[in-house]
Amino acid sequence: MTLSPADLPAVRGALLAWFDRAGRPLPWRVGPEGGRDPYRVWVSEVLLQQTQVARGQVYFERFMTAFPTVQALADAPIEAVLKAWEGCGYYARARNLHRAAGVIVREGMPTTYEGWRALPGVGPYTAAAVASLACGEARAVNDGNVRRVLARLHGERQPTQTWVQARADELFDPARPGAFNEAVMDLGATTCTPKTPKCGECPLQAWCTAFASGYPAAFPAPKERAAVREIHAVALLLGDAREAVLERREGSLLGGLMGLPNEVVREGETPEKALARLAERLGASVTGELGTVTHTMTHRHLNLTVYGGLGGPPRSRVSDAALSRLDHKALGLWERRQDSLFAGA
DNA sequence: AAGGCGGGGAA
DNA sequence: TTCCCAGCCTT
Repeated sequence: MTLSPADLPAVRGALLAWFDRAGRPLPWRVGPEGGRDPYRVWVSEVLLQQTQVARGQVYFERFMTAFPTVQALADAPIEAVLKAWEGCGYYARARNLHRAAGVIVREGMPTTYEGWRALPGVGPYTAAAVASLACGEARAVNDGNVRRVLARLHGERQPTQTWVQARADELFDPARPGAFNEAVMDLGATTCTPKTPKCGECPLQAWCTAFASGYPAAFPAPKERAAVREIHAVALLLGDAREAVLERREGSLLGGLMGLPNEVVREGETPEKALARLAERLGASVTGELGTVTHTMTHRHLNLTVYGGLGGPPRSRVSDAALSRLDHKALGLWERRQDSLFAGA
């Protein structure tokens, strides 16, 4: 039983009626439908890239308090932007947001899909979302929610991006671009959930091929995922949990954040060798091992052994720096060291 | 087209 | 544990 083109108007109507009744009141949904505040919508969409709404909401409030306007964001130092983003992950988003704010201040707020798409950190999804929600442009978004809702509705186990976009476009309501996009995403996030969809509450149940199959959660099929690589590294804590030597991380991995000086233990190398290299680079001496912390980051599993030491470059205040969770764990070893000394006394 | 890029929630 | 999250950028 496949969905007929003749059913599309009824499905569209049921979806929008459900949204008008059960849509979520989110903090960036302010202003008229199709005419929302572009700055708030843009920030929220970037924040929500690969980040669940409940989590994104916390960072949204924090971010808007720190940078209430695009001018404030453009004027802020990148360190302050990363500090507001601390712990949220995918830090290139914060760096791009800051860069794009500079462009907007110089050239004005974009008013079209193409205009948004030209900004750093704004891809097809985000451009379509902001253009529809804030500019009223007729663009159907294509994200993880849309993919899952449409795969189930049509009973497609292996939906390609092209296929999803075509299905979204044909179901789209050009009369209510923003509402339609929010409706599909709300349905995917609250009802048509990945593991245990609440089909009993779904306004599209009557047309849903996956529901009819009896196994809605089997659509779409799980994606193949890359293996997690194991990485060993050593770090030096020169100072204490409050003030320590910190280095700015370069490159794509946690780029822009501060962290304890560290060296990766290379293939066929002993940790001692890597530690010696690290100490020499810093002009520091090692006093002892504080412990090991582990950190998993989707694609790699990091084992970081932390040592205490003396000397090295000037220390800086930890609370002023933007650190990854990994470095917060490493600094936590200092407190545990104090505890064990106290317990043994 | 494929792989890198954080961190956490849900089941 | 496994899978996924209002994806984007680089190769």
